Formats: sequence, structure tokens, C-alpha cells
Amino acid sequence: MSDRFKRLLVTSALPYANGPIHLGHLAGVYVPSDIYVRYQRLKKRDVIHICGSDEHGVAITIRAEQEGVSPQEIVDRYHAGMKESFQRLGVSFDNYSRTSLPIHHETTQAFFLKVLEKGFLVRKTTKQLYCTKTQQFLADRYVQGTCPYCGSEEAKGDQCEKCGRPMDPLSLINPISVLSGEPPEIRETTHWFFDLKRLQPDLIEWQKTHPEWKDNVKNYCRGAFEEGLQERCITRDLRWGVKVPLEGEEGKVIYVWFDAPIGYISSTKEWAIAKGDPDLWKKYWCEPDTKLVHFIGKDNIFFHALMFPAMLMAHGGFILPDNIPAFEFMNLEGRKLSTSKNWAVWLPEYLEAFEPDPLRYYLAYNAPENQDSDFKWQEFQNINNSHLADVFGNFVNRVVSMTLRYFDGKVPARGALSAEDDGILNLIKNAPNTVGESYENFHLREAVSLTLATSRMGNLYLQEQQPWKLVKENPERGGTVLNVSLEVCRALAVLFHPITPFTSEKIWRMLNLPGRVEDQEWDQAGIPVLEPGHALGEPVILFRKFEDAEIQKQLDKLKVSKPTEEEDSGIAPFLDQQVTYDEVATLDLRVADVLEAERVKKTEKLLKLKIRIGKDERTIVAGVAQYYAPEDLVGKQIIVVANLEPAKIRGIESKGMLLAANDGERLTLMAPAQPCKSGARVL
RNA sequence: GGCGGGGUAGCUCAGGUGGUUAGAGCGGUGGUCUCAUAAACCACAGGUCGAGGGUUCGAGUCCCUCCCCCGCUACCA
Repeated sequence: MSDRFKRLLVTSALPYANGPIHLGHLAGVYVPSDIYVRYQRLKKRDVIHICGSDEHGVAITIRAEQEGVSPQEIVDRYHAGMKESFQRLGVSFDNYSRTSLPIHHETTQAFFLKVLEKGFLVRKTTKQLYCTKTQQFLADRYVQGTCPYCGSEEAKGDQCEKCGRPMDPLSLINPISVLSGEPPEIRETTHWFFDLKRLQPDLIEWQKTHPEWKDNVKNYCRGAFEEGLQERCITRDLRWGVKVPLEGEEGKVIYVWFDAPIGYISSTKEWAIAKGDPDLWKKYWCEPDTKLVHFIGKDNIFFHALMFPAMLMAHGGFILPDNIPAFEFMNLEGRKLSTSKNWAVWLPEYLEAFEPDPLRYYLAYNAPENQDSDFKWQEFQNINNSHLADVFGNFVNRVVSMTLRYFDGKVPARGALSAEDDGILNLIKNAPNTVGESYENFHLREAVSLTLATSRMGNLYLQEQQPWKLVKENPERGGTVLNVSLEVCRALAVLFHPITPFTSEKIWRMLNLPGRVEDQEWDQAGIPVLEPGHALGEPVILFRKFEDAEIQKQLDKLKVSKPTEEEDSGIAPFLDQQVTYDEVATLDLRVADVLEAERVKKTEKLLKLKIRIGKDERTIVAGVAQYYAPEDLVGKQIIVVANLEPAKIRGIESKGMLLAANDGERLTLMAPAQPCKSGARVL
């Protein structure tokens, strides 16, 4: 950290309070941020680590309705669980708040008003879907329907679950209100938009001053700038959330993504109040000699590198983030995590079976720093058993055991030092510097490797010096080697503290040293301090080895949770809505002959088909190019919806659509089982 | 279609501004040792650095073309 900064404000992305913490969260945000913060604390820097639960948004209210409880009950449940999980993993927040607290609502409302006053909020009337039965506008996920892009019937109002595209609810085909199951109507409503567009030049100027940021962040922003930032709607017609603090705006709340980052500020306020100095938060948020760092996953780059900084600029009086270490994603056994499919490792379940430190170590060692990485149970086992148990843990154990055995558990005196002794003492003296540099640059994996390498050198030193022989031939020399080795153990306790804090504390106790590891000084980690004659504590095994059977158990658990064939195959679920015969009869399904077929240029999926229905010839556009070559279709018979209203697709008028079955793997066209007269009605 | 990121030893990955025999961890093989959690330490693995072409005295590292994988984005059933 350069001298320009007097203090550090580190934030970790607010986890969404609708489920337990899983390994994706940890690898991408909380383990890296906690390691960084613990390192900074040992450096004796003025640092606070701020986080909290993100408790607004539609996913929570829908869940509440499904379970027949209030949104508050949902978030209470998960907030408590998440907070506890973090604690048990040793993720050391200085404050873990929640966005449903009054302090956050007040902070957000004040923020909103200030930005409004500064002229960065624009009011606009838009069309939105409205559920007449429950008398409310349907924000985001309160509406679902058929995705106009991929045809999935599970598309939500904010995003299609299947193809992942963001959604304008108005473009959904056959939209249905999640609340009533009824089709909604379109009504006008007014909303507030944040004028992100206007701040683009400022954002660009600001980012020019940060060439040191990670490529993923810079590239994302560059792309966004080239596309041009747009005004963002920051209010919703909902009851759950931070109320818009304006007359005549009842029934409107501030969009969850506007209030969530403000949660960092309100969480800091809460911390300051608990400290007994309510204004202390300002020091961290408003003084330019504070270094603000946001730890996030790559999915949050937009909100932390563009939206929130723009909000802070618009508001004025705040510092901007100095760095935004955005991590990529961690997959599980080669597949993307999916909480809905339960393809995940949940922290509470992990902690039932294993200790916290091995997970912290493995996630840091394998952190998705520059690209997505993969969590593999077997690799987790390997790394634990070899790096932690065999290299690190065993080294400490050898040293302490020998001291116990040959020197009655007392630190032996140190005689004259050999070149090898000096070598390793120098190594631990310099280690804080080299490892620290990696931490300062957010090179987590490198830092972890360097840290482990130090214990490897310890083993090498023992191997070469062979104190077990020396104690018989030259006890004084043997004592010296063990004395030096014990200093290495002590250094390792400090050096490993950011990564494996629980283990470090165990070493501290084994060495019977005063105080706690977290109160030591990083830079002093390798300075010898042990007094000859100092009695050690009880030796304990630092890392047990994980047996194949327990790893297999975890793998089996995944198999169980692995989606069944049907769920995974992409077969659409049955629709609940019933239709009458008359409604079915409104569809004019016909047998048609394909006369011509050609690809629509510059598209991946579209074929232009000339078809004949009886005597009627017409053109339709169909999205089957990935499954059928044009020549495969000419001469074939297909079934089409003849009375679908015409649509312009890529400038081509399409009059009708063909029927095809989608089994999630491919599309299969519907055709009469036997040749049939063209134009025959299908019913 | 546009933008971005990847494709390096069996596996997971490192390899600023081009330069002697392309590196690490895990696994595998052989050896040393016995203090220790049957751990440690040493040696070996000889990988067309996705494919092809080019620039250069010299390219994994720069340029062009192409092929795969992954994100974002556009258009679109």
C-alpha cells in the first residue's frame, strides 16, 4: 500500500439473503477478501472489513409468498445463517449488517434525495405489466412467460432462465402474473431513472487513473463505454424494499441494485455507532487518504466499477474505489454451479464434515483469479493431504516432537550459526516482504504458493541438518537446529494466519507463546524471539488427512443432488393453465409443403422457408438452422400455425410458424406420419 | 454478428516490454532418510506451447488466417 493512504476500507459483495453461502461465494469474494484483510491487520494498517446481507429484491418476496410467510421472516432466517457460517469459516468482518435495517433505509433515502437534488434523477413514464387481480405492477420476476428469444417457457420478467438473456417484461410472450396466474395488462407508471449516461465522461476520466486494475474489470468497462452507458431505472412498484422518499410515490421502492451498494455505507455507519463514535464512518468514506477496495465476483463488475462509482460521483463528497479485485467463477467438478439444481457445496454442510482451514486454503490456492477455476473434491483431498498435512502440518509436528523428545519440550539454546542456519533465518526474515508484495497486488495464488514454499524450505532444512542424528553426536548443534526450526514454526504461524487462522492459533499455543497470532506484526514474523528454556505446549495434529471414503461421501451427495434426466434435459414443465376446446380451436394448424429453404444471412439460427398450404403460398422464418440444413427441408411436409399474426423477422415478413418439438437437446420438426394433402387441418 | 477471455507436461495452472536446455503443484517412476500425520528430501517425467502462415538473427511471447471452449452484447423463433 502506498503511503498516500492512511486507512483501508474493504468491502465484500453483499450476499443475497435467499439461501446459504456456497463455495462460489467463498472462492470469488469472501475468502480472498478475508485473507487480504487479515494480512492488512497484521501489517498494523487501519483497516475495516464491511459487509452485510442484501435483503431486498423480488426473489425474496416471491419466496416469501411461496412459503406463505413475510419477506422479513425469509431474510431473518437466511441472514442469521449466513452470518454464522461466515463466522465459523473465520471470515472476519468488522461489521456484518443487513439492508432491512432502519439505518440502511434512512441512508439510502438520503442518498436518493441528494442525487435527486443534484439533478441526476429523471422521472419517466413507462409501460409496465399490471396484475388486475392483485392490483399491482409486476416488477421483474413477478411476471413470467415464454422467452421471445429462445422459446423457453420459464422466462422471468428480468431474465430468461434458459438462455440467460436479460428481459424486457413487455416482450414476453403470453406473460403470466406469478401472483395470480392471470395474464397481466399493460399500464403506464412513472419511475425514476439514474442518469448514468451523463456521468460516462467522468467515469472514463476516472478509470484512466487506474491502469493497474485487473483486465477483466478494465475490459468490461471499456466495452460498456463503447456501447454507451444508458439511464437506469432505479425504482420499482413493490412493497418490499426502501421506500421512495417522495410525496405521491407511495407503493414505490428503490431498486435493490441501487440500495445494495449503499449498504456498504450504512454498514459502516452501524459499525461506527457500535464503536461509540457515530461520525467515524465519514473518515472511511469521505477522506481521500482512505483506500476503498471492493471485493466482488465478475458478475458484479457493472455495479461496482460503473454504477456505484457514478452514484458516488453524483452524490458528491465520497471517495471512489481505489481498486476492484473482481474474481471469476468457481465451477464444481467441471460444471457450472447451480443453486436451483443444488449443484453446489453449501458452507454449512461442508462445515459439518470438515474443518474451516482446509477449505480456506484450497479456495485461495485455487482461486479463480484470472479465469474460472474448478473445485474438485478429489483435488481438495489431495491438496489438503499433501500441502497442509504432509508439508506444512508435518513440518511443525516434526519440530515440536523432536523438541519434546530430545529437549524435554523446552526451546534449546542456540549456538553458533552455520551458513544453512543463516540461510533459513534469512528466508523467514524476508518472507513477509515477498509474500506481502503478492497480497498488495491482489496476487492471492502467488501469495499462497510462496507461503507454502516457506514450510517446504523448513522440511528441506531439517532433511539436510538431520537434527535427530545431531542430538546424539553433537547435542549443542542439534539444539541449534531445533531452535532455528522452532523460529520457522513461529514465523509460519504468522505467515499462514491470513490463510489458515485457526491453524495458526494452534501453532501459537503449541509454542506456548503469549497473546494471539492476529495481534502479531507481519513484518516481525521472521525475527527470532524464542528464549532458550521456554517450555512448549502440548503438540497437536494440525491437519488430519481426509480419507477416500469421506470424499466419496461428498461426491455421492452431489450425485443425489444432480438433476434427474428429466429436469436436466431441458424438457419444459407442464403448464398449469388449462385451456378450453374453443381456445384450442382458434389455432389454425395446417399441413404444409416446404417448397424452398435458405438460410437468413448473418444469423445463426434462422431459415427462410417458402411453403405451400393447400393453394396458398407464403414465406415463414423459422429458427431451426442449427438443426436442419435448408436442403433437408425442401420437399418435406411440416405442420404450421397458419393464423399466427405476421411478424417481421430480420426484415422478412413471416406469416406463420412451424411446429417443432424441443427436448432440450435438439429440435425436431413435426410432420404427418404419412404423406398427407397439403393444407389439411390439424386438430 | 460484435466485443472480451481462454486453448502450455496425465490433471490444475505460471509464463510484464520476443532471446541460452518452456516452469510449478498434484499424480506417476526410481533413490536417500527415519525426527514426523507410511510423512520428508533428491532425481526423472522429455510436452508439435490449438492449427497453418508471416515478421525477426531469434516467438509460447508480435502480425494474419482458421478451428474449438467460455463469458458479455446485438438481432432473432
